Amino acid sequence: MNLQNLSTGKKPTRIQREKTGKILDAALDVFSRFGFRGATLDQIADQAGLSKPNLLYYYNSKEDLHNELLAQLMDKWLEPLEKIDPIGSPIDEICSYVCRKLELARDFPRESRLFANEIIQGAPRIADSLTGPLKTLVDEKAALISAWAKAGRIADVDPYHLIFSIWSTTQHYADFDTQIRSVMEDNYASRFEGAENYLSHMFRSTLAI
Amino acid sequence: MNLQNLSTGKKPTRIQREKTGKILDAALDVFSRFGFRGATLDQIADQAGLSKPNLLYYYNSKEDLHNELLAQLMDKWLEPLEKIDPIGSPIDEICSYVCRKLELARDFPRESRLFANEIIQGAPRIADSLTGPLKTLVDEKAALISAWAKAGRIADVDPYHLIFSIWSTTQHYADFDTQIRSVMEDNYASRFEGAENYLSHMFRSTLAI
DNA sequence: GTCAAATCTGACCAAATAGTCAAATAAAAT
DNA sequence: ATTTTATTTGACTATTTGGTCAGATTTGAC
Repeated sequence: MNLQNLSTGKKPTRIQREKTGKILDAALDVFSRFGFRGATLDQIADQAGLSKPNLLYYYNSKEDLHNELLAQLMDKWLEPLEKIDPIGSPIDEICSYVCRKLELARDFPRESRLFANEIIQGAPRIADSLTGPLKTLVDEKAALISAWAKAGRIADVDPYHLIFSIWSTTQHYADFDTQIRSVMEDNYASRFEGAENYLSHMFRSTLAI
Repeated sequence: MNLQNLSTGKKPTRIQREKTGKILDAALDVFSRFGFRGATLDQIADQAGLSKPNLLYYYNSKEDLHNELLAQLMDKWLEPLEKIDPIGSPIDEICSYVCRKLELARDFPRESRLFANEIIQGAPRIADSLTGPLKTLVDEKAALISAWAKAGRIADVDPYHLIFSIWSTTQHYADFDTQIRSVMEDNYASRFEGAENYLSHMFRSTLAI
């Protein structure tokens, strides 16, 4: 964003709050469906109900807009992992983490797909976040899980691959939703209920001593 | 493809075999990295070592080329699931399936990403394959797994969610490779070895009675 | 109501893009 | 060697795309 009043430290106006909200929502929709290069500013502007120059009044470039979305996303995406509590019961903590990730996939599928698109395409715009905050947090929680394993409180599994399996199985319900709808058909409506049951069983079995 | 000799039933020429091979390889590279709309014919032609009009001599349109890749892919992608043998030992059969999928992710990451891109973006070009051959095969194998569960030979898990968890955990190593490299760093080189160990443990635990 | 700041628009530009085509060149068949 | 067929190219078109800009319009503080 590059608005005069903001860059001089003033508060955003009512219109700025309304319009940037609509823009970000439309951008999330379009970027998450087509990826960065496949999305067009015309489409985003259309969906947000503005003209393209008006959109560019709020965000100076396509890349600016995309970066804003990714920046907002990263925090929300790391939060569930942060919440794993060293004090709690290991298996419950990890299963709660699975549930939180599954809720994210259910409630924020567009965000999940935006992230997936970015990673699949080589993460050119969030490489720093991956090697920085993400890696730091994962290393920390992996150490915790290893400690639990060493103390004999959960099975001795590789914590990194455990985390990958949690990420992949939960995000799958957002990112591959189209495929799931095609395959499940009848039971599609209850997919998240079914997923919670299945994943709960799977990770409890995996971690049981 | 729309070449005169082929459409009159003749054999492909040496040049046709060579050039279409190079084109498909380049197209796989570019489509898998940028998605359909993000990929450009110029980039594909460049990478294949031809001029764009020359590329369009072999494939009449961008969509033709993309469809050809998807068509070739679908068979290879379903094969591991087809191989699950009703006669074999249930847990071994399913674990072998996991291994085969993991090998696909390791040996054909571009194909995996092409597929992922297509699904994430709503599968507009393979919707028929999903509701047709894919669903048919999944239904068949899900019934087999249910039968095994009912016979008490594996744990009573939902076969669809089991299959989803196999797809997601294995493909993750191809589709999210960038993220895995960022997070694992030191152990990145042995990621598939580690994945095989971890996933073998996870699915054996999940299915154990 | 006035005025400055904020918001919006239409017309515009340069680059990129999918696709065409007539004509030139290379291969293969005779 | 000739002729037919396959292959390649450069020059081209129409459209889409990200982005600019001067000026018009609206908003909000006073």
